[in-house]
Formats: sequence, C-alpha cells, structure tokens
Amino acid sequence: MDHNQQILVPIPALFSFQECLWFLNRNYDDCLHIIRDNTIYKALEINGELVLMCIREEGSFLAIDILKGDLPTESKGYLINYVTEWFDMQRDIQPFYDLMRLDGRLAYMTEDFKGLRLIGIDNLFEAICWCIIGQQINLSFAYKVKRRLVERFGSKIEHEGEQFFVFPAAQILASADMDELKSMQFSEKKAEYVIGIAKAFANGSLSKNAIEALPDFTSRKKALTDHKGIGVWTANYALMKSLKEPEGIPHGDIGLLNALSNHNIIQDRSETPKIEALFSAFKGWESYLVFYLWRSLTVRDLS
DNA sequence: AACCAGGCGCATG
DNA sequence: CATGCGCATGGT
Repeated sequence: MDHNQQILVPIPALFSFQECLWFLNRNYDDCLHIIRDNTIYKALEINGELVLMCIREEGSFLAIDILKGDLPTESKGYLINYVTEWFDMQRDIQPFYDLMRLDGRLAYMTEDFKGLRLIGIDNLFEAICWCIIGQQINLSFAYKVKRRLVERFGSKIEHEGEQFFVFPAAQILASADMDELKSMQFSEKKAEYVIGIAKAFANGSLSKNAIEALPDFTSRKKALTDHKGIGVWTANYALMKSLKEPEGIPHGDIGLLNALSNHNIIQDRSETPKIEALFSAFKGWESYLVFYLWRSLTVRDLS
C-alpha cells in the first residue's frame, strides 16, 4: 500500500510560488530548507516521526511529495494545513493590494512582488529563538549562528547523501550548556535568553496554544514580553510570523526603517508619527506591509 | 578603526 | 510611559 501518495494543494488567486521561493532562497543560508530546481525540500517532525517532503508547483496546484519517512494517512491533513499556513495560502490578499495601489510610493509592489505571501514560521519556539539570535546583529551572521545551533541540537533526516534538519526541541535546548552556546558565538545574554525560553516551553509555562487562546493582540504581546529576551521587536515578529497576527509590526526594526527611508516615507528613524500614519492606513494588513517592505530591501538577481 | 547590524533590560525623569 | 545608556559580538 502506498502511504506516501502525492498531495495537491490548490493555488489561490494572487499567489506566486516563484515569489515565495525567491523569499525563502534570497541571499541567505537557511539551514531549515533547501531549494533546488524550483523545488523546496524540508524536513518536518510529525507525531514524533521525521519526514522529508518536497514541494513544487504543478499547474494550478502545489504538489507535496514525501521523499523519506512514512506519513500516516491521518497526518495528511496536518501536512496540507502546514503548507497552507507556511505560505499563507488561505488568505485573500486582494484588500491589501487595493490599499497599496492607493499609495503612489508603494503601488509598484503590487506588480513587482505580485503573489508574494507572508512566509510563516509555524513553530513559535523556533520563531522566538530565531529572533533572539538575530537581535542587533547582521542577518548573514545570524544565519550562521542558527545553523550551528540547529546542526548541533536539531534532529536530522538523510536523503541521497544530504542532511535535512528540524529545529531543536525546547526540551533539548532547555538543558543546553551556556558555554557551548557561547562557543557558537552566542553572546552571554543571548545564550541565557534562549535557554530561559526553552525552559519556559519545556515546562509548559509558554506555548503557542496558550498564546493563541488569549483574547487579544495586546495580551498576547504582553504574555511574550514578560519573558527575558523577548522585547517589543521580538514579540511582534513572533506574532507576525508564527501566529500570523495582522497587527504585528516589529517596531524599531532596522530593515523596516531602511525600507521606509528608501521609499521616502521617513527621513530618519525618529519620525514615528509618519510611520504610524502609514500603518494606520493599512489597518489589518500591517504585517503584510512590513513583509513587503522587507522584500523591497533585496534586489532581485536578474541573471 | 569606527561604525553598523532585522534589540534588550534596566535605571532614570 | 519615554528616553538614555551599557551591553555583546562579528562584518565591513
């Protein structure tokens, strides 16, 4: 019996697999997926089992294949949901496009980045760790540090001579050694933060379910920033990427400020009223606007 | 060598 | 609550 038959997910309007691929593959070395020949390869842990999947575009569908590991039929729905969430495929982004067209400085993005979706990070623990790693350092260095962490503590699945990693479980990082993290070029504080957050997830005092169950954005943000190492920027980023909160704006983000400056929306980073005015015009689509502005920071390679 | 990079916590007013 | 400052660590 074939447990691993291909899964097809219909592609919605205003969705471009190429744009999403481009984002995932930009000019950084992310250790949690590999992209080759317009196909994404990613390892997942489903019910304790490691699975390697690949995703490519086939006509009007995304086609998901399991290359290694067994996907029980009852987990098929989980996988479809995972991919749908990852690429934010269930959302109708037409209203966001209508708003962008109203702003002469941003309207070009509806064509240049057409179909780009807010790429998520399903695992909240992973999203927060990634933020902590990335705090106040440049992105290429951040990706290096993340790779060291994942290759040391994450589980892996091998396929045709390649290794595919899954982000380490909180239970594992909760007992990680400070000095070992520091040897991976975590700063003292960051090592402390990551282990602290890992302990919170491991003992259940912090979880995605618990955060999701909170009544509103403000209380979800508060529940996150109560933890050491999670500031305003990290909380908003995590809510934006993991919970797909529309209101998640990583205030103070250097990339966001640079993009706003590139679009002549602000002159310097202190002009918060202008920033607030822009985002209030994008009510309900704030995180999408941030994502598109980030997208504008990297020029596409035309070769 | 100085300044920057997808900040945070803590002490002040 | 807003502002200011020290901190930490590699890249350019």
